[in-house]
Amino acid sequence: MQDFSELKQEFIQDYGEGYQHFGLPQLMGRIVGLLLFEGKPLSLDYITQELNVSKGPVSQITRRLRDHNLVQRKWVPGDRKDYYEAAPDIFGKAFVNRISLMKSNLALAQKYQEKIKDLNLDDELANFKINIEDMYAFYEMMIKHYNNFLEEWHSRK
Amino acid sequence: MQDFSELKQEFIQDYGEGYQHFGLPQLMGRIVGLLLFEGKPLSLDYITQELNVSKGPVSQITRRLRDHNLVQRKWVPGDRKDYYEAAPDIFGKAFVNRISLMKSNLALAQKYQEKIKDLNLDDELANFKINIEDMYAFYEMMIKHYNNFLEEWHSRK
DNA sequence: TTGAACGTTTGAAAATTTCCAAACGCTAAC
DNA sequence: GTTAGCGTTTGGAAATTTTCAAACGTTCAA
Repeated sequence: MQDFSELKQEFIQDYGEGYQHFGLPQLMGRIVGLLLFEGKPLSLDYITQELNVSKGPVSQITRRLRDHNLVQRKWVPGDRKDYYEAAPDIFGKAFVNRISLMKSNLALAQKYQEKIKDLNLDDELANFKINIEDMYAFYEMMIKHYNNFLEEWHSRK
Repeated sequence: MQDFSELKQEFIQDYGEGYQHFGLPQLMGRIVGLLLFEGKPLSLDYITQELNVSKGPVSQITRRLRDHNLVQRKWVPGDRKDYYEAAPDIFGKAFVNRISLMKSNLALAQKYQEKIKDLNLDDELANFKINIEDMYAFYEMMIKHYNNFLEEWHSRK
């Protein structure tokens, strides 16, 4: 059995790498990982020293996380510092963000579907048309299922 | 109404940016976009000149795309060149890749669930335990819905 | 055996992203 | 007002990613 601090470091690192696999900054994942591990509001200074990074990046990334509703500020009475904690239902919130990405893919398909609707369909565009219709159908169905999932998730005990 | 070449360029650009939003190389998206637009096997040289990039990156990225089953080689008799085309059901294939990413998240939750199972649950780890259990439940349910979607997608007319 | 036509690999250049240190602005306490 | 304690912004440094040009290996034709 490993000790507390090792466990924390390992989790933070794993979580950071997980974020990287999604094309997001590793530091973003490490911050979220730290917040999930501690499970209580943390000051910017604490995060800074815990992750061995300077204030600048932490400030910028916590803002980005707040913009995406994954992290929120917590007022601590009698303390001028800002405290941050993981948003309630952070996984659901992250998923909502993903849905909007999918919606922009659907919108892309829709855009080109409309563009070629009026065009003369010679052989060249015929294949493109099929692919775009496929894409549209795919994302439409996908978003439907995403919403199903979200609904079930939010209605769990 | 815009002409054929403009439409192609715009689609390729949009598709490339779409890939970027997912944290993937823009060129990867532009290659996939070109393949979807043309809807027929294209040679490496053709892709190269069409996208204005040199052979190196195109060679590397088509390999990556083949590794992920999004693109496949097509044999053209009497021609020594390699031809590439979008894989059948490319959207479904891409989605399968995403499922395996989600599975690694589930595995992460599972890993830490097991690590802390035997540990003494003082107040510190209590919050972490809740978060990890939440994470596990979330990805478990998510993967179930993802598979539902894939099943419905594959069984569509 | 040579040469030509390919795709791949590789080392370095270019571009982008990440990160830091320091300056800055704001607020609260004195 | 001044000062101290914050978070944010910013210019540039560091690191990473992307891209290119060229060398390389392979295959096929002559």
